[in-house]
Amino acid sequence: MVPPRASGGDKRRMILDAAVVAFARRGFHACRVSDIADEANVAYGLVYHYFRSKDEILDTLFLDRWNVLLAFIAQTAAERTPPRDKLHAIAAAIIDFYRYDPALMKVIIVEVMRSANTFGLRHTDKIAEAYVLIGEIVASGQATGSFKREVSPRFAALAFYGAIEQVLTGWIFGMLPEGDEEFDRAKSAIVETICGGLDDMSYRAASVRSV
Amino acid sequence: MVPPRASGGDKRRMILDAAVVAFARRGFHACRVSDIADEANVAYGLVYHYFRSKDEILDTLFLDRWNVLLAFIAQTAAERTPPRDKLHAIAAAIIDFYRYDPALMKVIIVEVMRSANTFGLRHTDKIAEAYVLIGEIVASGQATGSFKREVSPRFAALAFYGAIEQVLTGWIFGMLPEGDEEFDRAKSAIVETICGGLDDMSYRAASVRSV
Amino acid sequence: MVPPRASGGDKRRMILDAAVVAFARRGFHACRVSDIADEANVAYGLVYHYFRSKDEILDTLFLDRWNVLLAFIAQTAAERTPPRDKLHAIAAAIIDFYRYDPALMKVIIVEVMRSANTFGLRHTDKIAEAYVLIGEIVASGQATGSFKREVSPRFAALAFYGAIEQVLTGWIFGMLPEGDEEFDRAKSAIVETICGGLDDMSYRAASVRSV
Amino acid sequence: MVPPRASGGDKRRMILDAAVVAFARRGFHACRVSDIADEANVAYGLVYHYFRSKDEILDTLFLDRWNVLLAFIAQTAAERTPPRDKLHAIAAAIIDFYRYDPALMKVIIVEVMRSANTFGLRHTDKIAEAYVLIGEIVASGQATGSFKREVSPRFAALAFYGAIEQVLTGWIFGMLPEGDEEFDRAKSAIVETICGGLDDMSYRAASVRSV
DNA sequence: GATGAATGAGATTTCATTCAT
DNA sequence: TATGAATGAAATCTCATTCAT
Repeated sequence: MVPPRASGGDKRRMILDAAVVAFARRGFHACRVSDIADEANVAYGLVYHYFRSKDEILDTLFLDRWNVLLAFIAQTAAERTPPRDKLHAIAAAIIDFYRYDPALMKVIIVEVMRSANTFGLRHTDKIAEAYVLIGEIVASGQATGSFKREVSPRFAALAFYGAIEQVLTGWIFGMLPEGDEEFDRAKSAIVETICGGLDDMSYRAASVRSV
Repeated sequence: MVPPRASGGDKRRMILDAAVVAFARRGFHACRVSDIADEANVAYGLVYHYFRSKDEILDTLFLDRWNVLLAFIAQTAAERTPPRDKLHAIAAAIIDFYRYDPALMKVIIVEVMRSANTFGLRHTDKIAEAYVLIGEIVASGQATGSFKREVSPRFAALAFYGAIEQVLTGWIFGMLPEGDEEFDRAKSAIVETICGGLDDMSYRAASVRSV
Repeated sequence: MVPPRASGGDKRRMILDAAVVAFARRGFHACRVSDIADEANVAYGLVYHYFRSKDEILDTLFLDRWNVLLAFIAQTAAERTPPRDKLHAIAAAIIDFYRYDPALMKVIIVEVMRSANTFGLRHTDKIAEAYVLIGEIVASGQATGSFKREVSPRFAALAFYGAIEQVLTGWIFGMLPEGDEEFDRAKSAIVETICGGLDDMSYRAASVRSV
Repeated sequence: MVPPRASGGDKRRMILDAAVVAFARRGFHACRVSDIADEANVAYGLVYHYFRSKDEILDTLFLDRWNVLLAFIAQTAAERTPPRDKLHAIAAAIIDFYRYDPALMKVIIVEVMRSANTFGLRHTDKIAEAYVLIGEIVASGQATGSFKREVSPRFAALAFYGAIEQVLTGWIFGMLPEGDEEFDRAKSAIVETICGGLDDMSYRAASVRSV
């Protein structure tokens, strides 16, 4: 699920990879096109041979990746597994995206998803597709009785995705410790929080029993 | 909890209010200092009389507001109420912030909190203070037994705040319908999702009982 | 009829004057905005404080001047003098424009009037106004019988203006000797050519008489 | 007198023809070398195989054509016909040039002759050759008594050529109606204006007679 | 406090030209 | 011949900030 970095030859690929590094390092705005060209060891003008603008590079980076993620979510949603497992698979996929290509994921999260004003607005629909798919998982979970109906699927999808993004943001900006263990723990924790809730079950079960 | 808009006289206040409007409309980057001055009906140079830089205006806007929020959270955390009620009070406060001053909240969310690379990094610590306070609420909930211990407080705080921010973002960018009813429903829904979880209780309670 | 060069103080005027010099020296395209700023001894950005673009500077230069010329032509046309005298006055005014401010006239002729593709198209209407006024002079000359009716006024106006412009171009590019004497001789020569024609009068008169 | 358009095979010719179309459409400056290659259905690099530079293409276009015109003028000048007929033949040739290949003539007029600053200067001598030849026609007309001596031949040549160019410019930029009739009328009108003058002959003849 | 003219660094983008195949 | 990827210089325009009044 993680594309290999170009070693040379495919200049377009090299520029894209260099852009990830450059954007991740300095941020999209502070990053000059010449930074990308330098990082790619390529002439300035070649960037404009392959891409119409700096924006288009970011768009390409985002869309290529996001489409892979969307395909994965769609496929996951279609499987015959418990909805909780589906959500776990999705959380795991997103976190693994970050684990295996943190720079790219940082760029996507920070420069596109969390910069809605600048770029996100251009991709609002594409981003919302993920919410819709996740919402459908929740809805079908409610239909089969594994999820309760108090919370609207759309809302649950936002909360679920919001929690993941926040955690990723925590890693990206060093507010949360990173590491393979942390990554795996986070996958479960997110699902446990969103699905299981913070409330203590035995306490609640007890009160239920007492009814 | 919502400060009145300046009607005139206090030029500093007028500039700040104009900045909210201008930043909300065009985004921080696309907004020129002259836009702020125009919006405030104030001479260009006066902006620099009151503020060292364009950044400082945004910082001021953010900090003034955030400190109010932090104070509220701290006060809420100190009260002798169930942790779930505390979380509800916090979610309600944030959402009401948005309800009563959507432009300012949009600026804070979009330009500061969700633009970590550019401005957020400068305020990471300030932002983290909220996470810490919320985390403490969760921790004390776990200590008293109302919250289970599977999820780390820090993590729960992120998920909680992430869900709220995501919902606000949904409103800000028109992906979610707005309205007084929606606002109130969201408050409960967030708490219900994070505390109660998506899992169906009766189902779970039943399985617990059967043990 | 010739505006004084700014000596200092009025920066807008200084920029305009510097632009004339710079455009005349290097041509509009080859002239950088920094050349203008340097020539005006003014900071780069100030040029953009007063003018929206490099184009606007040229437009301003042209329009300011052309409107003066149009006013003069209109006033001349309205006078009660023989049409031939009117044409002489107009040719004289244009040539004197060049005599007293050759750089500005060069810019107008070479960069606007003779660059129809680039700038002229934007000013086609303004330029055509002159043709119309001159055409009206010819038409009224035909009406009173001093001009013959074989040639359409519109056409005569083009020929008249074309002859003047060509002569100016000859001076501008050093294909024709310049000098006060040459200027005055040119005024008469143009009118003599267009009005009197090249044909020898005595010869023609003789043939007419013989009829 | 009009060369056939290349249909294929001769790539150099195809490029030249494509350049005419491209230059006429967008103007020399706005036209990219790639536009020419596209229009010619030829690989980008091939343009540089046949021409050293974009300038050279325009130069070639101009010189090829201008030399034909110069040859025609020289030949016409050498004939034993009245000078007025010679001028008519020249005006007719130029106008027919435009009639049969308006795009090419537009390019030559607009991009070379009327862009003296940019390209014309390189061709000043070549252009002046035409003036000289026309001037010689006028001079010989004066020598044989058909033209009066008040106007210098050089000057008359400028006026004559200026009138033609202005009329062509009128057609090129849609300020004058085009059409076979208009073209033929223009030939006579130009000669009539320049040779016969605008003054009414009978009026003048009468005044002459009265002497 | 108030004004707005003045400054100048900096980044994107374009495109003619070269070159390896 | 033919191709089109690769190069990189150059120039416009923006706008935050300063400063003189």
